[in-house]
Amino acid sequence: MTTIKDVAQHAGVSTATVSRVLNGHAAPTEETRTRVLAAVEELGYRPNALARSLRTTSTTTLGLVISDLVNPFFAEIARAVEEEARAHGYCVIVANADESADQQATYVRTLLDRRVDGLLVCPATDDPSWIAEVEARDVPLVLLDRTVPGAGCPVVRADGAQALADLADALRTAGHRRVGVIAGPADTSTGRERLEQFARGGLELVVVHGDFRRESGSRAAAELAGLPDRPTALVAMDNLMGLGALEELRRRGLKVPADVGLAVYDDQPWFPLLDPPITVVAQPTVEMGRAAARSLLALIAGEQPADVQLSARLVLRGSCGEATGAA
Amino acid sequence: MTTIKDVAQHAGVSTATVSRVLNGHAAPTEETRTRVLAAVEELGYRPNALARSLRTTSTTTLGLVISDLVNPFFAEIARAVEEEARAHGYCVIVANADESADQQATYVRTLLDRRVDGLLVCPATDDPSWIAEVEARDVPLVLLDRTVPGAGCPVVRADGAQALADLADALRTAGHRRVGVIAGPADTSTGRERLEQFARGGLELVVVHGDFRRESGSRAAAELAGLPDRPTALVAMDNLMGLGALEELRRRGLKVPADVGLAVYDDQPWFPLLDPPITVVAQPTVEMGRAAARSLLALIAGEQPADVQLSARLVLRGSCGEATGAA
DNA sequence: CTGACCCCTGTAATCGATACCACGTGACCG
DNA sequence: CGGTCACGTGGTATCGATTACAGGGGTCAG
Repeated sequence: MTTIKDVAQHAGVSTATVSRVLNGHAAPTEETRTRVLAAVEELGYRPNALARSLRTTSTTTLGLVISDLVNPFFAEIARAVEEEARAHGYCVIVANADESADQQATYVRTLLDRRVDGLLVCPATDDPSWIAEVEARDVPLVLLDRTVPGAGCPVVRADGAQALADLADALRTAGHRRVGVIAGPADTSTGRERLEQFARGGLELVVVHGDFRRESGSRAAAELAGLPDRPTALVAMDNLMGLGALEELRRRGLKVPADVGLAVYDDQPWFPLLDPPITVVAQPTVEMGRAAARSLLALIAGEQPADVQLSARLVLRGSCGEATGAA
Repeated sequence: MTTIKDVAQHAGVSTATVSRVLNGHAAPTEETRTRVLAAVEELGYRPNALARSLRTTSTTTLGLVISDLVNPFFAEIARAVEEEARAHGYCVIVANADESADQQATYVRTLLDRRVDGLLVCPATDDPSWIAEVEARDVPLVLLDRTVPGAGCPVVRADGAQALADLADALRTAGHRRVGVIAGPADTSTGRERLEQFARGGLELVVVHGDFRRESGSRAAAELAGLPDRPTALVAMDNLMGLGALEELRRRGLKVPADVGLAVYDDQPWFPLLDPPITVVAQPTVEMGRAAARSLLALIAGEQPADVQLSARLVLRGSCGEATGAA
């Protein structure tokens, strides 16, 4: 590999001068500048980012720890984060925790070891122990989608309270009284909040907890559908559990909404294509990713970004048996 | 930050000894070993990966350049790559090229600058110019899903020839003679190959090229559906274009398969849930990701892994109007 | 009792960049 | 015409680790 030394030699200057030219520092003569740049060009020199980062203590890299990369919700967030970061000259390392707290902790540590300039985390569980480590190293941190108790850092998330209230209303209007909820894990903030907020709607609920993944949606749907007096509608609190539930209902030959109504938290492009189209609570996914990246960059810049709450909204489509909803 | 120097001081040994203990080198006394480890523990020391990598010229990191992260096909590949890499102690930096050759080149350069130990790329286009850069730096490279002309590195991909032949047969059996193809870009190997292989099926084809993304699927479907003598079936050569096509058909009120048949290359979990369920060519996505990671690790280890071709297979489900297909 | 050898440890060079400090030269001013 | 100042440049320490080499102390054999 060609190093800055080679370039310096080739251009007949010192390494310091090469560095200055490449970083636009001070003001080298126009003549030395072109000579250095010519040498860089000729040798195909590219600075070693590791060495540079070691010296400057900055990597222009953000770490993003995602709960589950195959969940399209998180994939879209990852994409948005990456786009926003790139627009600001930052690179993103995406780590996939697979909804495991252990793996998440491991990744956080790895990313800290690599000296990322900031960390964006969608916490897998409520366990806040890993946060101490991040704070001990003074690395800017922003929580995304989920929060953890006692987190002293900015949080970016969707507020589904209104949408879930609207959903409860819509279900009641459509004649449902007793609703099965396929809830998220009780040890995640989104798992709890969505359930609580929906519970305020005053419907009689039968709650089964899943883990935000497809199989758990199937299992929960099976459990609810097998109940002696089956709920007349199901609400899955995440798109993957919604998918699992749909698969299970299909296996059982239960028709939506004739046999059982269904609504899902978090919209996906294929929900409108089903027959009937699925009623959902749509989250501003892309905006969440962007906002989180912006908050983190602000934090890195020394500012104090406020928490961000973006509203989710109900999209009625027919899978709950609405007389004929709006939107 | 606490450095190796602090640990050495705290334990009353030299930095060399600390390093030896931490890397299992040579054989420090059991006593010094425990003393060093105690100091590490007490200070919460973690080695600086940048400094370590600078010295050892190894980062235990793989770079993965994906064409489009929101395409679930690639998201799943990314996940598989990451899992396999992690199992071998490697970390993965995922970069999203968004189907743009420019962005891909930029990312390849960035990853090389960060001295990844190996590079996994799903090429956005046929343009092979970036490969020279990788070779100049002697970084192991494996191509994934798509290949580029004259690439002198291992390639891992799915072979859909048989599945596409089967699909052509199935379509003919179902009475289709003239089929609209929503093909991938002509400047990608998968775009060309899938089209060629399907063309061998002997059906009369009307081809419109998309870009492997949702909107292009809609546009192409609109174009084909608007034709004076409309093809009796459509084949979308990628799941996102398939989604776009479905949306467009829905908008136009065209029923599948009564008005027009449909098949899609690359299965997704929600395809079976549609009415009718969509006939697809299923790719061994996870295996592709794993195999690619394994090939790259082998290359890094100095071996010469062979190209890998995994077979895709046809899954008949009914959206082509089959009398009643299998599977 | 002494020499050879081995094992453990410390000293210092090194990876490739950046940044502080000092120096030489030319311009400008008194 | 001499002194000051500013500007461009080079030398060198440094970031935090690894590692080659050297040295000190103990063991064992002659």
